Amino acid sequence: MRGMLSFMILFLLSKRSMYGQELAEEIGRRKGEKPNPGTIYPALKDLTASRLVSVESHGRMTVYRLTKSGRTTLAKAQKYFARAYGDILVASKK
Amino acid sequence: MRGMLSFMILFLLSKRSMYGQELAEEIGRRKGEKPNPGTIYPALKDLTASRLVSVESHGRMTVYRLTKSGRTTLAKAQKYFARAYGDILVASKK
DNA sequence: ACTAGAATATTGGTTATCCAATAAAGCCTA
DNA sequence: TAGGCTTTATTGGATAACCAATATTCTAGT
Repeated sequence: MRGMLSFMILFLLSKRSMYGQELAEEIGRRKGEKPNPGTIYPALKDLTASRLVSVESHGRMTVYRLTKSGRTTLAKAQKYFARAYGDILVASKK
Repeated sequence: MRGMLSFMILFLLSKRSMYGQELAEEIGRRKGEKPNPGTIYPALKDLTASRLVSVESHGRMTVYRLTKSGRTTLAKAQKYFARAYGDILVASKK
């Protein structure tokens, strides 16, 4: 994995498969700003190269889908981040 | 702020003021590996320069303390990260 | 006083992360 | 079939984040 962006991508794709633009918009909604193409596509390329995400072309659109390996990687990353940052975020919820 | 490490430092210092080594050990407990001096001290220096953290020397020890500005910055960062990543971590808690 | 160890700190360099600009390819409407 | 629009993608470069190695300063035990 690359970092927090890749982490978020894996999570979003675990909810449902998406087109790149859908992903970018959802990320934008969470982070407050839509990521640039030069940010999101290299991240997707990286995730695809490491077999955590698979691609399927439909005309000009590309569907990104979480692989089985991506799912287990996501689960591990979630545990890691929950241990490291879980209580920090919870502490801000009130 | 620099990144996730600075975020964690601010949070830990919001619990109580600490020496650098205490910080490093607590971070190590959370992240699984104690950060190198070349990681943590530049981060502390940066936080100090931006007045989010204050320092107080006691012999060879240095106490790092969260400033008022650091507290408000932390609160904002917590809201941001909670919005961006909150449900991702919560989803892994079960 | 000397020395061993601990805490703090800096330096130099590597990799990760991300953006701005640009390009290409497919779709739609006229 | 020409034009513009959308989506996907690449390139080049800037900055952030971090580590390994080294240096400095203070403390404590002898």
